[in-house]
Amino acid sequence: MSADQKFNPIRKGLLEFLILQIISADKVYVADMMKRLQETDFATQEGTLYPLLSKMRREEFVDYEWQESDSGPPRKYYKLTAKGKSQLAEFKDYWAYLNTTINQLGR
Amino acid sequence: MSADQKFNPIRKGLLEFLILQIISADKVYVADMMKRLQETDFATQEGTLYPLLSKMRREEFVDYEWQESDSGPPRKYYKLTAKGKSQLAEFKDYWAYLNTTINQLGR
DNA sequence: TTGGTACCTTTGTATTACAAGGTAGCTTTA
DNA sequence: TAAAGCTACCTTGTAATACAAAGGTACCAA
Repeated sequence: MSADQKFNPIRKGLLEFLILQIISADKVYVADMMKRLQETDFATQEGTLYPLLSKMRREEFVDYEWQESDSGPPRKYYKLTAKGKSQLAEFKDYWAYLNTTINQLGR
Repeated sequence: MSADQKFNPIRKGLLEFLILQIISADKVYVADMMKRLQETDFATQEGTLYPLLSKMRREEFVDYEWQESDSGPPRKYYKLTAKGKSQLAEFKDYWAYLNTTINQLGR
């Protein structure tokens, strides 16, 4: 899919939920997240991710553990908290609701 | 569905496409649009809609015809242009793509 | 002439992503 | 053992832009 600027406003704000979704699937650190996002239309930068993750931690949606690496400095591996899981569930509900709304308006 | 501020950022940018969707279904003027949106989580104000419609007209996604009313001043009834129809089609594709992306990231 | 409907513009706010710059730990190599 | 290079962490400032709120004009009917 093209990195079409046309849909920028829609992408906005969605990133946070994609992060929740990614973390729910795997234990990952920032470089992993970026790699996964790179495969999608949501490729992003460190400077975007770090502040976002800090915010999400302050809000207690995610937590992390330090974990050593074979080659290089230790990494922060993120995981969802209980609150993060229910946030993700809410998001999925809302997403389903959006689908309904869009379909309804089209007739 | 709640008017939950949590999802504000997601709603943002989506409005334009909902408008396209509404216009694609019916010939409507602004008050009609507002009524339809009121049934959803996208209830909005005149002050939001008019500038948006002006922009969409400049971009040639919509056009309008004046039509007299039984009671009151004439109304602008909007319809999609060819360009607007293909814009809506693109949006639907993109939306489908978003669904795919979200599902993919969740495992 | 009053009240209601319909149109439109201007201004301000808030959000968000990115770019750029900065610190520090670990490994490799000279 | 020093230094060079890589990896990983993080912060600050900027620009874009969408939306909402408020204010304003004009037409029509009673």
